[in-house]
Amino acid sequence: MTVDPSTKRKRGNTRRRLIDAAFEAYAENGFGHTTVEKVVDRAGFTRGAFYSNFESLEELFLEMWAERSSTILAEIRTALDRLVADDVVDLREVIRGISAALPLDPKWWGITAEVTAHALRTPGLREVVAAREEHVSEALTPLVVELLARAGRRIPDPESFSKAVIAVFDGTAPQCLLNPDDDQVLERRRVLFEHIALAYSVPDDSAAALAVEV
Amino acid sequence: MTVDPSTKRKRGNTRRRLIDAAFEAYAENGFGHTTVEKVVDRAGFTRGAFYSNFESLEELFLEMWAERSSTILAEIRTALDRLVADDVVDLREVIRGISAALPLDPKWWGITAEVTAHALRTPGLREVVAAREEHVSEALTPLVVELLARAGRRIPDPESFSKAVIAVFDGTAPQCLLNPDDDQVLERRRVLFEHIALAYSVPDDSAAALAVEV
DNA sequence: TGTACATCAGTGAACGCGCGTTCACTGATGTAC
DNA sequence: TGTACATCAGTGAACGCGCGTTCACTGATGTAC
Repeated sequence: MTVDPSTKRKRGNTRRRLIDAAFEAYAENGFGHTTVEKVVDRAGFTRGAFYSNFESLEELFLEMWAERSSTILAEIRTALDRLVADDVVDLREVIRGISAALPLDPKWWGITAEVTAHALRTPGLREVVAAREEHVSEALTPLVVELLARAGRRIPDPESFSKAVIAVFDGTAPQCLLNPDDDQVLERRRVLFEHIALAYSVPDDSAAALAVEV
Repeated sequence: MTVDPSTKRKRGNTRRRLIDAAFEAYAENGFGHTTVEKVVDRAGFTRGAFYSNFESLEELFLEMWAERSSTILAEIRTALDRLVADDVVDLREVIRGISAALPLDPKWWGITAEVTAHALRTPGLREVVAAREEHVSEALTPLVVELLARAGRRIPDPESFSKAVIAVFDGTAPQCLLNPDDDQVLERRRVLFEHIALAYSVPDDSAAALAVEV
């Protein structure tokens, strides 16, 4: 009878390769200068392969963006979970750990900046990107709350704190990436994270004990 | 003899109109989807007019970007100068004033984000954009120091504070712009500015008196 | 002031490349018996 | 297990539009006398 649509040829998962190639192509050429040919060349296909897998470059781009976004969020969660598992309780260490867990990747930053800029002039996309940002914030909130609790700090308004962390992350990223050899910029970023961690939290001696039993 | 090169036709300053049209065209179409035709159409010229004034779209873009950057910096300075002139001394009012002076314009934010992303993959441009960021930071530093001094706060490390303000500004901008109808986001931005103003400054009773005599 | 001439910003047609998109095909994979 | 057939992912050639770029021109502005 008919082939099960979920069956994939052994030759390779073409969508997979196209999505990976799209990430590299978009990182290298930017949102507007990425062409179908640049993507398929990189993936080792001809143009037709693209059209039998995607409707348009926009569709491929959005799929790539959504997937990478999930991957990166998962990596951050893993890094933060490790901090929890390692039972880090020193506040400075916790902040350093959170700061280190947030990736400073110029490729991804560029793609995010461009999709956001694009979303601001594309009504349907704006909500999608805003929802994604919200999702990231919600996913990270309990983890940073937990980490700071272990360092003896209680956060009265976790959502505001989470959004502040993301804002500082987003805002310091271009500073760090534009000055890749400047250690002072990285140091300032760490200090800024420390300041907001203190500003958005209050001492709570019971928090550490509470965190352990959770 | 020859015409003075600085003499401009009365018909209109074509460069001026092209630069203004470029701003709108880039804001509307994005970095990669802006074409010569879209720019000249908007300015009311034909393609040839563009080529007798610019070498390439890149040149026009960079000129527009540099000019707008200067204009916006001048506007921020004017707004902050007004705060100084109005002799605002309440800390919350000062922060509110600084926050309000930093423009939340989706058009300009998009252009800035895209030029930064482009700069990260274009070595020669990266230094230019980094230098521009540095220039903005240096220009704003004395003003925010002065404003906070009048509110009775001394800033031990003005450069770090200035960069933190810019980071918070850059990082909260997408949050605000992606959620244009959400007042809470704006409120959180203001609170974040307050927190870092406090975190980067110390009380200094002599500062107010000092500021008055300056 | 008027006339003849020079300049050159901007015009608009033309050229051609790059790229998006289509589609008849092919050959590898999978199914039927 | 082997053979004949069906499917369809990916090929690669072809088409044509959009756009970058060029350039001979024109007519408005400015200069000389």
